[in-house]
Amino acid sequence: MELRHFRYFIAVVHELNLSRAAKVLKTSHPSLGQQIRVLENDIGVVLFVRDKNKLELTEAGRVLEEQAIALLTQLEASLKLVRAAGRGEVGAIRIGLSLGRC
Amino acid sequence: MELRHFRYFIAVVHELNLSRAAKVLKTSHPSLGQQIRVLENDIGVVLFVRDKNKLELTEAGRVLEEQAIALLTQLEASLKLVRAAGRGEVGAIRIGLSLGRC
DNA sequence: TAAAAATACTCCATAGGTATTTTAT
DNA sequence: ATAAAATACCTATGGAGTATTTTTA
Repeated sequence: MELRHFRYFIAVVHELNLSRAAKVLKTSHPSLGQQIRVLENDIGVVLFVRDKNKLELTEAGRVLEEQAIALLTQLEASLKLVRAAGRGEVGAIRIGLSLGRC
Repeated sequence: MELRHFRYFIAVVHELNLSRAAKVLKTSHPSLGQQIRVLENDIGVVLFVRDKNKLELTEAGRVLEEQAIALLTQLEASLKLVRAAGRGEVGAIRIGLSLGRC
């Protein structure tokens, strides 16, 4: 299970349409569909009901949606922190100084 | 950037030794070293000081360590939630009932 | 020397693409 | 007729392995 699967999953949830989501992600719909199935197998849960060329989120899918969004949001915040540390902005103390007279 | 990179990074931090970490992860040390560099490039930050065949965490590395652990911990919790939903344990309401008379 | 990282390749698993068919609107 | 997913098959990128060299304790 990789971040790619969550990114793909979120795009599919937003479009509820493999072809459109694939276009947004700049990939192909067969590849995207395969990765969604890989995700379902890895978690061991059905995320979409596939019926009449339509995708519908399952309850598990709805839970994953909010969790995946939270996870990727958390990731972005983490990267900001790490990059700030990389620039020498080490936590609250030095950030505090930079707002003051230093 | 994928979850693999964070899993690898944490193992390297714990061992501070590519060869041992590679053994723990059941991979090779050249592959592991390469993936750590990929991670550094993706984030745009130096995570380790490489000097005299020794690895030392940078400050950014220390921040990433705690963030990566938090992220993977959060991921595990998320998967539990999703799997519970997949089994029909839909949130607090039904869990509440299952503890009661239902 | 032993133990580690770096370097230089080679290999191959699988993510991703193309083409076509099937299904539903 | 259109639009979507499913299926089948192919391609190729990059993650991983092997072998060797370099470095350091």
